[in-house]
Amino acid sequence: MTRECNNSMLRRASRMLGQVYDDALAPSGLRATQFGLLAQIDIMREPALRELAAEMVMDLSALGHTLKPLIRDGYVALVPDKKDRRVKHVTLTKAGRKKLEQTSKLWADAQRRFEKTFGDKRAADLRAVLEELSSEDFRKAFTGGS
Amino acid sequence: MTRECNNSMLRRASRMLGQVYDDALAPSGLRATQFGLLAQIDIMREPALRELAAEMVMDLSALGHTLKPLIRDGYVALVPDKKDRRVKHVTLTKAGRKKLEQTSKLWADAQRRFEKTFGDKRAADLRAVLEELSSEDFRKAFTGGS
DNA sequence: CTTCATTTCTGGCATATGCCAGTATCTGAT
DNA sequence: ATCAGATACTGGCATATGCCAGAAATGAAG
Repeated sequence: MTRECNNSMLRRASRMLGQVYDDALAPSGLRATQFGLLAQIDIMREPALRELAAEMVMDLSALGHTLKPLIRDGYVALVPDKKDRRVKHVTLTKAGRKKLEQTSKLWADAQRRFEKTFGDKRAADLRAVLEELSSEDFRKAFTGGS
Repeated sequence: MTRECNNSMLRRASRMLGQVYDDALAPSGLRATQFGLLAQIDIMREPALRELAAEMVMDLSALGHTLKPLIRDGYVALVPDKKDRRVKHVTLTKAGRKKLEQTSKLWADAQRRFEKTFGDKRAADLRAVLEELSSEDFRKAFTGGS
């Protein structure tokens, strides 16, 4: 049954890929998840916690927990919004940007090896499928599926 | 960068799918991961912890931790091997088998909705790709990739 | 301007995972 | 029989995630 379960298979592959990417990034001291978070923050430019969580398809509180180590290590900081005092924006510190840039080299290498092993086109196709599965549209179609 | 990262996209999709499958199984009180574990144990028939961990592509100690709640709730039990006293086998209790069978209905429904939303063939193809990514062969090709 | 619902975070608790350092066995070489 | 090295777990610590119950701030009514 497990091999027929889309969810179980996805998690299994996540564990595997997580391990190899983690190994690849190990010299940086960052986990693959942390690297992904820093990269996303960098792209979004001071997103509110809520916005970042939505983009990551992550629970807001889970995001908060996950950011703790990065804040503690000085890579990320939270800055309150000027207008709405409920909102906090996430930003990379100078150290965070530097760490992100350095780690990017390790990531690029892992990424290259992945594409070489799995195939460039197949990888791109896979990412497109995963993007689709991560979308709100998919959730709605699945949940509200008549 | 994040959308180009195979690992980040895989995790993102995992979070999404985890949420919808968890929701679907919620009435049973089991998480989708726990259900998957029970199903795998059922298939393997009293596997050693090490064997189960390998099949799940999971760290041995992580498996141990993950089993704790299931043991506590009486769905799973560990039985020492007769020959080799280092080895412990994992087995479903009667309650575990019953819970698995009941929950299977909820799982089948979620699975059906997934396939309807995503497409039967696409789902099967995706699972095949995920199986490939979870394989030791892939890890070797990636790691030792010249 | 109060009141109440809504929105955004924070904190506590629980599961999911992994790494590393033991501990108990087992095995093979001497 | 002995002892070094390999194996199979266990436990402690740390990150990854999620749910739920607050607390703080906003916004919409009246």
